[in-house]
Amino acid sequence: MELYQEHGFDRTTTAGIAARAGVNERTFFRHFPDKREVLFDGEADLRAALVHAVTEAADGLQPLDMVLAACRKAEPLLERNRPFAAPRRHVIATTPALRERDLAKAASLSDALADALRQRGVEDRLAGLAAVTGWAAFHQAVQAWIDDPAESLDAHVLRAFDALRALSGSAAPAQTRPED
Amino acid sequence: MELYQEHGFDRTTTAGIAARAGVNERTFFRHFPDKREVLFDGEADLRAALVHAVTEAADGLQPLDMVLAACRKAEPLLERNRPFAAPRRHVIATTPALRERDLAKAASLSDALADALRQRGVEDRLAGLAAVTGWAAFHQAVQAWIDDPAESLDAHVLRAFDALRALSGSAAPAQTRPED
DNA sequence: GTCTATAGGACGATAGAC
DNA sequence: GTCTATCGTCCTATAGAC
Repeated sequence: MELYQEHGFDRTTTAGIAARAGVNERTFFRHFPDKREVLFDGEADLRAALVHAVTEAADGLQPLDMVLAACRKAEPLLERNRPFAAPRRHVIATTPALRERDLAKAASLSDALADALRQRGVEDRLAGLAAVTGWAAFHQAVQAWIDDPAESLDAHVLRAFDALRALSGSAAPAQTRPED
Repeated sequence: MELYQEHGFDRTTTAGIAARAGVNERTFFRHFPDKREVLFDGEADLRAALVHAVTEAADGLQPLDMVLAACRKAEPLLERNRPFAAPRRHVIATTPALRERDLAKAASLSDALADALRQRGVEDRLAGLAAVTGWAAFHQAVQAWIDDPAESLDAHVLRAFDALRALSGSAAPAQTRPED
């Protein structure tokens, strides 16, 4: 993170990282499959937590509410890494290669959520949409929470999911859709 | 595409592509910024078409319906590249590096959609959610259309957006949300 | 003896500088 | 179109832990 912030990601070499860490350049690649992965270490934990929460969600919940319930349990996990969240976000946002990796992580997490929903009996394609939209809302909430730490993550999450509901709630139902 | 299908993306070298095309290796990089970009040429056209369609969408439509209206106009564009769609999808799906690029393109397209919605007066965060969820539905529809060409893309699109509505339609409203 | 970690040489491929 | 920095893989060698 120090080097990425000092020179930017692209101008930081793996040799430089290894030197700063006092190890051989190839040792770096033993710990991380590539130069980007360094910034995505906690992702597996978050995924596991969310998937587990969906698995354990109360019976009878609608798909989106299962995702919501899972998201509401993520706060402690994110709280731990909070000091690094803002600079990390900044490097990712300003580096296309990192943005790509970030999106890939998001997609794989959302796929995992969808699978968890299917396990709970949610219909195939509905599960995919619920996972993607729920994740989008959660992501927006986390972003807002990083920018505005005054409010709890939970409050941000609830607001984002409300916006999600408003989105289709206000949309015209299928029978009266325009241009049909 | 020939080389990517024969040997897979990773085992295809830029030197090999250039040789097959009968040009110098550096010439390849004059036409494409990198090895992956070859497969994402049409993306700019699709983005322009969707953004334009949102800009021209009828007044008074809800955000998601603006996106829906835009998606319904994309069929001719996709029809042109249809012969390559299935093999292209296959290479992308089986190559992590290409999957990352694909997701990046999707994200940038969805960002463009969100901006277009904001131009039409949709509130900031609502625009972001509408774009992401609408795009997810469209993407699912295109996928289904590639796999099952019997039906029109339009039919697939309408079905996917209906699923989207069902998603939040069936979800418990905020006031009665469980665990509050 | 096996497991795990570091070191480091050699090298093919991508992509930037010029 | 030449030259080359850098990434990332393959390989073998060394050493501590259990």
